[in-house]
Amino acid sequence: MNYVALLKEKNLKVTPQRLTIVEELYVNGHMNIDQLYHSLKSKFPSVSLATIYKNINAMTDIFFLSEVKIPHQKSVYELTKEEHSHVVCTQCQTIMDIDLDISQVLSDAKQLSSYSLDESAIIFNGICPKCK
Amino acid sequence: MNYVALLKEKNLKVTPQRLTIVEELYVNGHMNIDQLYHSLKSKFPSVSLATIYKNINAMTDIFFLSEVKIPHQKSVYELTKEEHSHVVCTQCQTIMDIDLDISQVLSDAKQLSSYSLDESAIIFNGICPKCK
DNA sequence: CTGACTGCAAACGTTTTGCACGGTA
DNA sequence: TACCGTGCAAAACGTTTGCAGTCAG
Repeated sequence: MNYVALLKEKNLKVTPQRLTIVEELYVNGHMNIDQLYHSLKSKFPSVSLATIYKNINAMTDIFFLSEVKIPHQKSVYELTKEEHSHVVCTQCQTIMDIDLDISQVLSDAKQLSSYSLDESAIIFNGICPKCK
Repeated sequence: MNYVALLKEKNLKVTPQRLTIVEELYVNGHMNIDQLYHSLKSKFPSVSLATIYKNINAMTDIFFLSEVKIPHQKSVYELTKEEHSHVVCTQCQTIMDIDLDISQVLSDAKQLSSYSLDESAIIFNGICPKCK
């Protein structure tokens, strides 16, 4: 796993707790603070919430992780990757990444607003196939 | 102002504080808790934060207000209207509503995800004309 | 060996709650 | 008059901070 190199590059030490957070997010895609805490707790019974927060903040500060603010729900975190959108199941909370071509809406938005836009946060709510 | 009728319809009494919150949001478009608090404070010096919260929650519960979760910023509230998108200036924090035609991205999203989607939350970050 | 990380406890900021009083309908 | 809403204070949460001990590099 080359996350190790990436962390070292940013002067973050590769501790078991930190590595596990990264692995959990790699496996699960998106997790909130509580889910991460309980996940780590099973591997490191004495882990503290403060450690979760400190790590999330440290890795978010270097843009290694990103926070996703979801309507009507707690924020989740993910490994930073190329810009993408999210769909959220309002029933089971499952979050999925999707790669949308947003060039059209983006240029519409620029024209309508006269803002120069860069970052976009696009989230759809709905029901996933399983919950239907 | 027919907000009065709308509130009564939902069994919410029209108090001066509550009405002022609605008016402030009508005038300013989007405000966070703190901005609302200080706004009301100038009109009702003894207003309490609890009153702001209770009112925001009550009016959000009946979908009269909506919370907008903005990346890297505090949430703001707005009067609920037809679905629309937001652009946010990362410099001066000005938020603007825009009406985007999202039918294309929406159908793309449905196809890519196999979710049945209804609600969308689309926020762009950038720099407004004044700040450029 | 040194600085960064962990875990604990305390501190902090934000939001909610309980209650007595006051105001809307 | 009967509730609902307000304001205050306290409580409950979620997040951050300080510190001593430990670990990665």
